[in-house]
Amino acid sequence: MSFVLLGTDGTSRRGRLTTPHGTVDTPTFMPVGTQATVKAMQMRDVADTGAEVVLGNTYHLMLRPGADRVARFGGLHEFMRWPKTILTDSGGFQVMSLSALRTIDDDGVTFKSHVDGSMHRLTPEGAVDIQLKLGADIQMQLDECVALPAPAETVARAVTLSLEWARRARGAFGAAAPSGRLQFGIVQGGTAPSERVRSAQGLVAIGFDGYAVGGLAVGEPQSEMFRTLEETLPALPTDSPRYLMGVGTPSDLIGAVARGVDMFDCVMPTRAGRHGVAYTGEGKLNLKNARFADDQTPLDPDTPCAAAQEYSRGYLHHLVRVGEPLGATLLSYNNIAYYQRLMRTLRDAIEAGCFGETAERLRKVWG
RNA sequence: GGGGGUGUAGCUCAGUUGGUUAGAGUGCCGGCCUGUCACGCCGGAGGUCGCGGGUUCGAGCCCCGUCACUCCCG
Repeated sequence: MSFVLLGTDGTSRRGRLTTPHGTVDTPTFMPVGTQATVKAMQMRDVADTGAEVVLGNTYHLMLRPGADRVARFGGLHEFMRWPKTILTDSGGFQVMSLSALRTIDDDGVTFKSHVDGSMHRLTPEGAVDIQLKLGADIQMQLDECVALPAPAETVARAVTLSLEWARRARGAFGAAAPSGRLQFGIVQGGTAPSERVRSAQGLVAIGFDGYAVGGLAVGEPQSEMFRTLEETLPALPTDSPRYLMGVGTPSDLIGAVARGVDMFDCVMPTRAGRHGVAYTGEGKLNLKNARFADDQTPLDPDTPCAAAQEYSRGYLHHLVRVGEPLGATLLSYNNIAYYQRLMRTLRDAIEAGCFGETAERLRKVWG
């Protein structure tokens, strides 16, 4: 069994996921390892934040450098020197959000590369193959994520199509994947409870190693996302990891963990870092603000990383203000470390049986 | 000393044949970022149009004077 549920506190869960490249304590947060700011850091610095798994982006990797070249390097772990677990997205979401020219049919999606304009095709089987070449420990099925709000029939069609693609992806994976590798299905359905349940039940019938909830945090209010989680998660097996894709803010993470989510990924810590924002124990700090110019105190003495402890806020303010790339790198470093610290706090609280009080305390800072 | 050019937001500059509340970029102040290969997006404050006079219903724009900077010639 790759996932062991170690305990629950109400609906929040504590578990351990085993992959070919290590074990992952859940609930966990996955920084985007193939992202520019993170690559400006040493991957061992990412490991020092406590991260046990990073996310790789299939859409970008397939366009450049290309899955075949990565494979020649021995896979993504060797290519980027990250010895721990890697989860790759299928690329479906990026095709929707980044590629202007795309046509979707029952068999897959055709899109135009934003890099050089070349045309590419992604099918459920092709996405499996690419992610196998990348050497992902955990790979995601190709799905169709619709932008919300959307008409009910559009959402329903995306659920039906994503379920069919899930079936095909599962078959292709089963035929080719080395043992130990994992594959997750993705629940769609917008904010319609019936569609979410239909999607979840369909995936469970196929049988995946884990289940993701996709298509949330796409502009709807947080309360609506939480409600959808409350309606969706009970339809998923308790002994499988549940992954909320693309989420979110510290407040989102606390609320989602409270509802039973085990895994997260988000650009928030790195993108915010690039834009001058630091996540700390006292909340979100915009280091661009003039009030930090003469601040000689560290960013956050309680976040265990060099960026948080060894540089003054005044220096970070300076780096951000003059556009020095080191500022983005250090703030991303701090933010990933803070996110890991937050998840560790939540895990410890679940284990100690005091998740409610801990979440309450954290919500005083994060809302 | 003579001739030319330029004076408009903190900075660099637009500003039509004279016509409502004088604009942009940058900087400054603040906000945003949710399955992203970065340096992005949004909002706000900020001007006695060098100064003085004149023409005109009306002047950043035309005329006179003056000051500053700048180039060329002696």
